[in-house]
Amino acid sequence: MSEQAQINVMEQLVSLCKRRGFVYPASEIYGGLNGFWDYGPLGVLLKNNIRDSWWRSMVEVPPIGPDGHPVDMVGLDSAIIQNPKTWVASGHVGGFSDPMVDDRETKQRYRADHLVCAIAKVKRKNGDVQELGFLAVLDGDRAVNDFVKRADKLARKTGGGEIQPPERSELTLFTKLDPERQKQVWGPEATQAGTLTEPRAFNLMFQTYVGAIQDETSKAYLRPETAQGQFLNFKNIVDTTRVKIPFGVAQIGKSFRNEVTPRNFIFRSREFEQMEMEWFCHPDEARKWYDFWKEERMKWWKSLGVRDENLRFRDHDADELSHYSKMTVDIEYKYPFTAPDFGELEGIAHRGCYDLTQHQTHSGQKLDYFDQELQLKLKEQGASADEIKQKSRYIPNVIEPASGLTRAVLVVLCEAYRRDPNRQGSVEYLSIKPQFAPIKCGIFPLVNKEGMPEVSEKLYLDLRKHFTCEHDVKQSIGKRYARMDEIGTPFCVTIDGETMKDQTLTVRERDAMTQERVSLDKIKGYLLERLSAE
RNA sequence: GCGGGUGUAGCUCAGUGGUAGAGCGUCACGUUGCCAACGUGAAUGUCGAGGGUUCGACCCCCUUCACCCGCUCCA
Repeated sequence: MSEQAQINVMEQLVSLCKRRGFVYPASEIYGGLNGFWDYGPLGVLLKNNIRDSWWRSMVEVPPIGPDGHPVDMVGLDSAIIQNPKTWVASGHVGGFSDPMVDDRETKQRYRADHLVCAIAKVKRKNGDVQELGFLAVLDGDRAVNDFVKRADKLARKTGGGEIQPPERSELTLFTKLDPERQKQVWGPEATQAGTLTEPRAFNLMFQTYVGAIQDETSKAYLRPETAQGQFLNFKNIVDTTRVKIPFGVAQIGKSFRNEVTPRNFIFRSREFEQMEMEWFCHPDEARKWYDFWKEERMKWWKSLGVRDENLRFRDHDADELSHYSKMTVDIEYKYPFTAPDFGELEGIAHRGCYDLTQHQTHSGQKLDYFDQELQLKLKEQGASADEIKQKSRYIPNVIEPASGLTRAVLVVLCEAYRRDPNRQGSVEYLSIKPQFAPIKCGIFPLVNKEGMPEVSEKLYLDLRKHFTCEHDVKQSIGKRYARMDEIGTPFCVTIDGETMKDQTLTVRERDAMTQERVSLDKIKGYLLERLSAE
């Protein structure tokens, strides 16, 4: 498909989502709000179906581990607002709440308090000392060296000469300069002066205040990820449940990030829903479990009905790893807006012992784990008392598969969207896997008379107890089929003249539009079976 | 955050400095015999928002917001 056609797919999908009640712009009557979306009547059904599938595959029926037994997994629903120290320990505050400056020319972003400046002075060949301007370099041991190099480069362009190195103490923090001076500074890589913005607070966390008094001491944050909830409750879970290493804690919930540029429909929004699992294991086994979850997670995405060719793994390079991660792989999807490229879908990170260690340090609470099984094993192996004591108590490593529920909704919609101008009835339809379809079955009388609506309503009253159904007696049968196709309803059953004679009805399948006669007393079982098909 | 584009009915989109339009969709009634059938009728818009110019602005100007595209960002 051409790039243009790909873009159109997104436009058509967004339009369908609005028209049929999947996704609306949030607070639309007030002009909307950048980065926020509401899930409509069908959207919330779809989202819940995907959410339930994840929860079931993680918590209720977790996968079989390498030892042939189901892995140990528990669920959690932690608070969105936690003690703000949480985010200091996690590394989300600190580096990211400091003022930043952008270089408009080079597009580089610097921490304002990491830039040091001084006036570059050059002694020309004729002995004159000239000022070249305020130069900024990154602070550090090499700051003076860097400054001289930078000044020298500049001096050459303007006739050369000998740079007069500044004293270390002459280097002034960018943040200490008055705003007028800041405007005259040359950025570390800029080819002209005055391309740096004024320092701006740059923190992707939403802030709020707990309690009625709004001051520094009451400041709190909306969580930028659910994962910290698992770490905060690690001790609670170990103490109050019977889980043993290795085990996982799974959580689904909203997270908030004040993204610089929300973009691409619900792909990057400021309020979103995450599905994260923290797998706690012995450091020696972390790599094994990393590989295990990598495969398991890919299987789950495929179970949503996503085609193989639209999914792939991508290992992170060392230089793009997060501050906490030793190893990360992304599961990527070929979105219509990234195609032919792929875009991020889920990250599986080897976080080492970073998080628990951080929280242990900041909270002063012990967050290590006493491994009784390992202790016994070491004893059997004849290890020394010291070795046993030292080895059987450790801070677990963590493998984290983290995915976006709202992103999963987008993927299922992209994957299901079909447009076929030659199709009879609905040109557009959603080929959603039955398990995830918002409405499972449409129930219609062929015509709204001769006892048919009475029979269809009776059937509806029975079937709706088992799965989501819609009963519709109005308008032509073709129109009712088309409407169901457009929202991805996999089956429609129709009561016709024959039903009145022989108690059979037709079942119409969405994708192939084929029809089959099934007897009225078998229809429930028939549908339940086809709806649960893998 | 920077640059470009768009904004008119639920959706897709025409339109003119002088009282707002189409197709589709929605609803009602009639009709109906398996794929958006047909007939009749109906509802719906502060023309994204705010300000300005003008006798008069959906149209021209300014500001702002939202969406799309390209950079940037995405711990």
